Amino acid sequence: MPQKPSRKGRTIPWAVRRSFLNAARGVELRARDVLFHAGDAGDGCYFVREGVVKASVIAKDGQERLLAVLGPGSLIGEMSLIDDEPRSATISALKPCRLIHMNKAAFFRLADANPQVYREALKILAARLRGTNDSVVAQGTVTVQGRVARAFASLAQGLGDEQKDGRILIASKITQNDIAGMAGVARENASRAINELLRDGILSRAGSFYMIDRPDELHDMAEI
Amino acid sequence: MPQKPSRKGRTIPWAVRRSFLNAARGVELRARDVLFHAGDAGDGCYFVREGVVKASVIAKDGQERLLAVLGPGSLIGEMSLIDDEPRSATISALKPCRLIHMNKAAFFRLADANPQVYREALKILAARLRGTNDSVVAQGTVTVQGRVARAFASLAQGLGDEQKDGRILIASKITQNDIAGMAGVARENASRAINELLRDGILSRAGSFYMIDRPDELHDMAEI
DNA sequence: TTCAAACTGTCATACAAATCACAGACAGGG
DNA sequence: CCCTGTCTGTGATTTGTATGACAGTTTGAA
Repeated sequence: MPQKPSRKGRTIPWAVRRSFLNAARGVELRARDVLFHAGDAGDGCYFVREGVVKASVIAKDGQERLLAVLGPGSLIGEMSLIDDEPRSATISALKPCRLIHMNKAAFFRLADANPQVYREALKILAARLRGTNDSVVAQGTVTVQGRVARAFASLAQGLGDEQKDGRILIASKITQNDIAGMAGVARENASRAINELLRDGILSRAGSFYMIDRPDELHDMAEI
Repeated sequence: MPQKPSRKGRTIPWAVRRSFLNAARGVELRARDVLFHAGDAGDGCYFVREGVVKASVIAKDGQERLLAVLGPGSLIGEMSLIDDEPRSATISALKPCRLIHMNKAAFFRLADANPQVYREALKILAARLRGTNDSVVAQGTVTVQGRVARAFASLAQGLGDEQKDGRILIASKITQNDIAGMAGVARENASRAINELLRDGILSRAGSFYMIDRPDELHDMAEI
């Protein structure tokens, strides 16, 4: 049971989680597999049990914008479930994943029987909305350096692993391209900004993983 | 009853609307009055019956980012109602307004008794989320010209008045500063972009109101 | 182990947009 | 009516970021 509550916005509550386990079927993905593409029809949502996926969209000019990187505990694709519109992003696996799928009918049956589920669903959407609102504001005002900091902050939230000393380890292979895609900047500029962060001691790199050494300063830079 | 359904995302459904009328109290605003500030605590939400309000945030550098302009039929402040977090934006009246206020307890009482309300609330949030997601993507890729076009498109959706000939009248006084704030660009550049649109015949100005003459082209430019 | 492919760091250059600096138009209060 | 404050248009200049072009580095597949 319990399952210690993790950083705000990262995981869905235990009540909803347990319901999923009962009324759903499993899905497995290998690294690089695509769960669905933006524009697909889709009536179900997924819960990430294990692994890491990314949500991205391809702008008409071919550029990939990375919207989020999501680890265990995340809920995916709930919007199409709610409004029957097409998938708004492409979801693909960064590592092998185990997901749980729940279709629309099952979700609403569950929720109607237990309004708590509706409340939790509303909270999840509200949290996402606050996040994207912040993004909109940040993108308009903040510089490349800040946007890159923001990308790291959101990675940390999505799949960071807090150490005993307060530092946060991002234990997934993340490339400069990924960061650039999240920050909405050119890869070369992301490179410069990352080096700046490394030099300032806010960030460090261990192999191909990043470690956030000073989360507070990172947040300050991101102007969140 | 009926009330013809208007442009997608603009109004909330009749079922929810009627419930509001029963379980809520009225609020009046004069032009420029502030309903609440970003950061305020707030447990209730509002429904716009009459008038026009704007939702904005002030970035730490003092710049105002205009998130949306909302007319009759819009729901405001529902996020704090759901998650008890502070208001995420400042709401102020652009014209005299009549609003309806519903507090948290009343909302959940209503919704628990009638799950349809939860479903509609989810739809509203999902629609907002799709909108802000688009914004995030657009801001990363599109040029000033496109962002300004986007601002007009969203104004049209929020308070446009479709004419018989297909053109859309925005019957509120909108300044270049407002547009610049929505597009996230400097006022001077918004000015240039607007003139471009006027020159191309996509937009025209009648007094201090704008008329969108070619909505389709506007949408194309906005890359939505 | 070797080799190709992907990733990273850093140039120099080009360009879009912000900023600065006004002047003219307009509106609304006194 | 005038006169102040807000709104608009437009130039000249500066600045931040994207782009292109590579060389060095890592990774992982054969």
